[in-house]
Amino acid sequence: MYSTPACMEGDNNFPYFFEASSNFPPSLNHPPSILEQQSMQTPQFISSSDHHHHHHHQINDLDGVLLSAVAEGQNPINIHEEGDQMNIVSRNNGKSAAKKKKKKKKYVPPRVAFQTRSDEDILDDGYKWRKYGQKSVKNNVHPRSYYRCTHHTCNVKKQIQRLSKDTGIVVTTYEGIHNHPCEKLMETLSPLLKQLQFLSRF
DNA sequence: CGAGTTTGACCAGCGC
DNA sequence: GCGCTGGTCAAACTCG
Repeated sequence: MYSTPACMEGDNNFPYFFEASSNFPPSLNHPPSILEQQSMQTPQFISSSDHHHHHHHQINDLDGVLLSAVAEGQNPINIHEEGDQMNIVSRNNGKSAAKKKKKKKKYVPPRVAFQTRSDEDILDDGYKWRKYGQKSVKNNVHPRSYYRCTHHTCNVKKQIQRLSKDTGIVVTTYEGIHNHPCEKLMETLSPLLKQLQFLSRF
């Protein structure tokens, strides 16, 4: 089994980091660039040993902007963050030789987590979500909320939770990749596309 | 009525 | 096995 490294103890330490700008995660107020969307869908992996040399740093203190982000990688990891952080336990993509082939690990889609300082728990990322559960977690006064993407064929999930230490910070964890376009994005884009279609007749 | 939320029950994984 | 914990289900409920 994998234990929590000493560097992960204490609050606000994320096991893995990837490049993120101040307008990540995507919201309607801060739409993501294509590059950011790509990094969100296929998060860059940084080995846990690299993490020792990374320090959690606040990117911005303003309301509703990203503070930090974490992407879950290919290696099995085990995080226990005393209720402030989502637990990711033994996520193994089958590459580990140490694992017995007997036990089939069920597929766990990639996860991306980020912290934002916001008064709003649910930040508008353009997708429609249906809440399907709420749990109180250990060592955190704030409950954790579970959402699923409402699109029929899409089973992307996300969890939302506030830090117990810093109530102003919301941790959002996405699990999976949307298999459909963002409706609100299309909504705003369609007039433009129509105009382009019209112009392309000439 | 339809869509989304609330909330306790249920279940699976893990450690002892 | 047993208890704890976190994730999900689903019936009841709310709201437009």
